[in-house]
Amino acid sequence: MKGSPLTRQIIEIINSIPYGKVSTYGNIAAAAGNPRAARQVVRVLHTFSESEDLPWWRVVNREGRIALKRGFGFEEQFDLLISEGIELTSAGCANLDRYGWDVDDGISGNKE
DNA sequence: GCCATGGCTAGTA
DNA sequence: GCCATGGCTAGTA
Repeated sequence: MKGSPLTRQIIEIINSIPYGKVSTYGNIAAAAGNPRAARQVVRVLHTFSESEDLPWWRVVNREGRIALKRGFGFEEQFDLLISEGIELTSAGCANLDRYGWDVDDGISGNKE
């Protein structure tokens, strides 16, 4: 295990995204204590996805869309999300009102 | 120097 | 479509 406190915080949050849900770079960053650290989330995904067994595919951009490019992971992420029952548009966009998850949801029950 | 962002603008339809 | 942003890993010595 490696990384600064913020890095480990981000790892912990990503690991707590439930099956069948997605979270966004910005939300994870904010939950980790720095709303502007979205890019750190990107970095963590790059660096620790494998070693920390992160559910990297459950992280999407602010619009609920897969950020990866076609031919560079997009298809894999698409399939993984579909396999968890998440509906996606052909562009790889999920409805955040329905599938979005924030850390708070895990603490104080569900929204909706 | 890197990064899978996010937010805001210009410029077209 | 541009550019300001934030924090730091990987890999070598």
